[in-house]
Amino acid sequence: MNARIEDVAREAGVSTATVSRALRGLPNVSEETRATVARVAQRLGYVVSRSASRLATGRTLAIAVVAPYLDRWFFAQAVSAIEAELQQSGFDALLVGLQQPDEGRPDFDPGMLRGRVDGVVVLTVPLTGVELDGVRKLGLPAVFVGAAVAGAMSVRIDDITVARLATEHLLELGHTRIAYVGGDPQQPLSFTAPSDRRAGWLAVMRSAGIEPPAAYDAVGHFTASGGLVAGRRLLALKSPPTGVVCASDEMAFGVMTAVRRAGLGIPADLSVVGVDGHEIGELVGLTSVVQPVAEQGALAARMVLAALRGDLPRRSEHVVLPVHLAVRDSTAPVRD
Amino acid sequence: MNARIEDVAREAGVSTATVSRALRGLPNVSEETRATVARVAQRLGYVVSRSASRLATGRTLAIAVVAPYLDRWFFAQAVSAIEAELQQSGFDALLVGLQQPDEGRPDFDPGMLRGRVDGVVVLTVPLTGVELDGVRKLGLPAVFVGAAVAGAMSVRIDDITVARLATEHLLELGHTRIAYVGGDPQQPLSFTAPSDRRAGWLAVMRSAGIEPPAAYDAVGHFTASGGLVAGRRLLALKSPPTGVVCASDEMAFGVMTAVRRAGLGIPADLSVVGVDGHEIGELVGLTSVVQPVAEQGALAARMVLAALRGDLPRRSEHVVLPVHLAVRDSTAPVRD
DNA sequence: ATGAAAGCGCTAACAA
DNA sequence: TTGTTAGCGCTTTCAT
Repeated sequence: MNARIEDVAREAGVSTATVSRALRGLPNVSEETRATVARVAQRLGYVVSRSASRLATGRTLAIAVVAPYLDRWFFAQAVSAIEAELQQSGFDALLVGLQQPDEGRPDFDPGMLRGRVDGVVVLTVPLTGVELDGVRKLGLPAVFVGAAVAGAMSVRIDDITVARLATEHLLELGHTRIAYVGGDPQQPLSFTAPSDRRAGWLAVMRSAGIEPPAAYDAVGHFTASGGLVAGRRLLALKSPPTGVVCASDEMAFGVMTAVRRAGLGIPADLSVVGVDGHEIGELVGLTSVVQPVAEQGALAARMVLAALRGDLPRRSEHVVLPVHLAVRDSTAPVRD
Repeated sequence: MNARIEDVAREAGVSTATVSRALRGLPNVSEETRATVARVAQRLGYVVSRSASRLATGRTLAIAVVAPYLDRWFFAQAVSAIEAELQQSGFDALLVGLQQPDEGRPDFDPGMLRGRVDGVVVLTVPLTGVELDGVRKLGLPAVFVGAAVAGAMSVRIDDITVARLATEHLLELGHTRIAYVGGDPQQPLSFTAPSDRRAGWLAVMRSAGIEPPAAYDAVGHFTASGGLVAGRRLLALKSPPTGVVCASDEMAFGVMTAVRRAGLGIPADLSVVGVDGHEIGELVGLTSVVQPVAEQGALAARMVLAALRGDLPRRSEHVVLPVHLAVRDSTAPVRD
C-alpha cells in the first residue's frame, strides 16, 4: 500500500541503509545522495513506519501523559502545554486518563505503558504506593507534576506557601473567622497538594492564635458545584466565617455563587480567596494565589525529554515554581 | 530486558505461536494450555510489545484526536470523553494539538499520522481543503465533531437551531435590539459552527422584521476575555442592545463581566444567552443553549471504533445531536 | 490443538 | 560514503 523504505532505495538507486541515514539527517551521507533521497521520498509520499523503527530502535518517541481528569481547568491547561512541548520535539503524546464514570478512580497499571512510551508525565494524581512503584519499575524517566516523589523527577509549587499567602492575606484584612474549602480528606493520597494547603491554612491560623472550629474545615471536592455546597454549609453556620480560603478557583466560584444566592455580597459579607489563576477568576474579580500551570506542564515535558537525551539526572531533579497572590475584588477588610 | 514472547513460550513448553493465540483469546487453544500460558506470562510479567505486534499486524490500536485547542472548555470536555471511550476499548489516544504560541494555527499535515493510528477524530477544527484531503487520503476511518464533512463521518449539533433557540428566546421576551457575539469571521473556515450560529441569529432577526445594525455583530474570539471586549463595545454604542446572543458560554461570561463592570445589571440592563452548557454557567445563572459535549466526543470515538470493526459504513454516517435551551437568570423581559 | 518459519519495515553493526 | 545483513518481537499462514 504505502511506500516502504525499500521502494525509496530502489528508486534512488541506493541501499535502504543510506535512505535511512539520509532521511534522519545522520552524518556520512553525501549532500547529493541526501538530496536525491529526499526528493524521491517526497515524490513517493514516503513516511517512515513508526512501528518498524520503534521495533528496530526500541524507542517509541512517545510520552505518556497521565491525568486523573482531563476535563478540569488545571489539567486541561497542563495537558495542553505538555502536548505542545512534546509535539515540537517530535514526540507523540499518549493520553492516559484515570477518571471513571462512577468517580472511584480505576486502578492504574503503569505496566501497561511498558514498551509503549519512552517516558511519563504524571499530573497530580494521588497514586497508591503500588502504582508509584509500578511507575518506578518502568525504568523510564518520569516526572510528577504537583508533588515531589522519591525516585522520580518533579515540578510543583509549594502548597504550604500557597495556603499561607491566602490565609495571611485574610488575616491582614482583619479576618479571624476564616474557613477552608478543600478536597476530600478521605482519599488515600500520596500527593500532597490538598493536604498541604489545608495544613498551611491551619498552621497560619494557629500561629495567629486562632483555632478554627471543625465546621470551618469544609470539603469542596475541587469542583465548582462542590464549592457551592461547601459555601452553603458555611453560610448556614450560627457563626459563619467572614473569610474563606478555597484550594482552587473553581471551588471559589461555587462559594461565591452560594453567597450570591443567599442574597449576600462579596466581599461585603464574605471575603473569598482562590488558588490557580483561572481565567474566569480574573473576570469575576476573584482574589487568587496564582500558580504557573502551563509552565509546570511545559517544564515537566522538557524534563522528560532532557532525561531521554541524557542531559538530566533522571531521578533527582525537583523543581519548585513560584506563586503569587493576585489581590482582586473578592476580598476586603472585615467589617464589624 | 523485559520478557519476550519467546521466554514465555520456553517456560510454558509451547511455541510462540501458541502463546500468541492463547494470550489473545483466539480459538483452537486447549483450556489447559491457555491457563498455563497465562500463568507463566503473569509470573514473568510479560507484556506484549506494542511495537512488534503493530509491525506484524499493521494495526496500531491507536486513534488520533486532533483539536485546535486543548485548554478550552469545549475541547477539554470532548477530549476527556473520547479518551475514556478509547481506553475502554484498549485503544491509545494520540493527542494532536493544533494551537501555537502566536495564535496562527500551524499547518496540519495529516500525512504524519500515516502508520501511527488506525483512525482519526477531528474536533471542530477549521481545516483547509488541503488538510481535509489529507485526512481523506489517509484512508482511515475519520469522524469530524462539529461539522458535516463530505467523505467522512460526523457528529454535531445543528448550529442554526442553536442560534434560533437563543434568538427567539430573546424575541419572545420582547427584545428587539439583539446583538450577536461570535468568532472571527476572517478565519478561513471549512467548519460551519461559528458562521451557522451567526447566520441563524441574522435569519431569525430578519424574519422578525428586524435588521440588526452592523455594530451588533460583534467578535468575541470564543474566549472570555474576547467576550469582555465585545461586551464593552456593545455597551458603549449610542443605542446599545438589550439582549445578546453569545456563540459560547465563555464569551457570555466576558459579556456579563463587562455589564457588571459598567455598573449595570443582568438581566436588568442586558439579557445574555450563551451556548454550550458550561458548568460555571449554571452557577452564575447564565441562560444557555445546552449541547451534549461529552456525548459528541464519546459518540465520535465509538463511531471510529465501529468503523474499524467494519460495523459501520465508513463515510456516510452523519449524526446530529439535539440541543435545548436552559432558561436561567440572565434573561428577562425587556423593560421600557 | 500446536509448531515451524516467513515476514512486517526499519535500524545498526560491520564490511567494503 | 555506501552496502550487506542480521535482528527488533510479534503474528500468521501452512503444516502436522
